[in-house]
Amino acid sequence: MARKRLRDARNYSENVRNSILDRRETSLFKKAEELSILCDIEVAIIIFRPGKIQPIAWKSASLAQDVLTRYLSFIEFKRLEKLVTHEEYLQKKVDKKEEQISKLEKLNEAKEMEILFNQLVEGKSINELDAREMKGLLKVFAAKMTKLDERKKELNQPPNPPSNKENIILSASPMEESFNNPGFIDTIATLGDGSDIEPAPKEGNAVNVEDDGHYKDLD
Amino acid sequence: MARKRLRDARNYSENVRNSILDRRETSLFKKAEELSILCDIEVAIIIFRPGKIQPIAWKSASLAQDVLTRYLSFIEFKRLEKLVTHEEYLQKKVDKKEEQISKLEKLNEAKEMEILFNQLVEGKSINELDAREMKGLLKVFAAKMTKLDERKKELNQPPNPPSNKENIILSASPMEESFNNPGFIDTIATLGDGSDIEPAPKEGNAVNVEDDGHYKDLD
DNA sequence: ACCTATTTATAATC
DNA sequence: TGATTATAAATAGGT
Repeated sequence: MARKRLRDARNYSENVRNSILDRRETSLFKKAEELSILCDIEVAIIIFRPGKIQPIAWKSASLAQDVLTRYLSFIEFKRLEKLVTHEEYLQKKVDKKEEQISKLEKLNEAKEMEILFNQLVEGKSINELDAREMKGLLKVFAAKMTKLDERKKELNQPPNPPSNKENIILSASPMEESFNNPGFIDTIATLGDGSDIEPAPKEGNAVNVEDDGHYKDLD
Repeated sequence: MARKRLRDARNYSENVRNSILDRRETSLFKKAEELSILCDIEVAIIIFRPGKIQPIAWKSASLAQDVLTRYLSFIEFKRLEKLVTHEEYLQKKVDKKEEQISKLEKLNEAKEMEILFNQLVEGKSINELDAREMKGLLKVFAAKMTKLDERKKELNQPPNPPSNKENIILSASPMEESFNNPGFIDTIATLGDGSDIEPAPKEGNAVNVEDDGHYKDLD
């Protein structure tokens, strides 16, 4: 702007410093006014001089305050918006965790039923089970039967006789008679209360397997 | 600044307008930064562009907010200060009014006593008065006596005999005997309870007139 | 985005 | 203070 690029007012005496400040302040305000008029925008400038309590407000205290109030309320709005966003983020996290827990619980249930199944085929009485365990077992049965059915089909393609481990255990267990009794499945099915999350059985058979009836001629 | 003194950006298309705005904004901020560093002051600039919700805050949202918050709290401080001043102004008004009322009350009291006095000299019995009325009357007596005393002095200067209206009324009233009886004043004086705002009588005479004794030889 | 003529801002000096 | 002046910076208008 002049014979030197810049002049550090901090090195000067109070008076010189103030006169420099005044001049530059004036031109800053002039530029701000040009800007606000020629570009049709709203501008507010606040200046705090060190040591002085009273701030300088451009273009006037009331106009400046108007702009500032709007600005601060905008900031507050943004802050709240961010809070909501963060809240949503946390909720999503919670939802994910709950989903994980749900999956784990189902897994645990399946494991438990697997264990029960093993106990049954090794001699545990059917009378020692409650409704929940019965239902779980039905699922395990269905799954095992589906597997066995597939295995049987596979084995029927080549004329080699089936002799895998599962088959041997199943036929050697005390469960065999119950399993072969057609009334057994129906008995278990009537234990349900109807309000379960599992879909209601499509037919009187009560076992929710995709392909029904095949296990009857399994052996 | 350039080949024309100023350029009105409002006449240009959106793009040109924005580029002009950007350039001038940049230089405004540059000037502000120079100012704040070289003169060691705090500056905040807020710009609202028309149509845009998001304001521009210089030098940063947080720094600007800091300055703005301080500014607004300063304004609030000033507002409160003004309120206090106004409160003081109102209090002064109230004080003035109260003073006026007090004066009027005293005036009323004096009037009342004057009336009482007139009733007395026209035949009202002394026994019908209470302590307050007695005190008030004492003042009226004193004032009247002072006046009469002065009148007498005036009249004694020239040897013409006194014959003004007041004198005639006073001597023609039934109060005459009481007034001339030296024990009367003492009787009234003993009615006071001592907690009155009037100063205690300097002597046993109990009448607070500046010059005492003169009235005894008034007639 | 860059260039240049011109205006504006301002440091130094009186 | 205020005025002057030399020079730096900003910028309008064009490319």
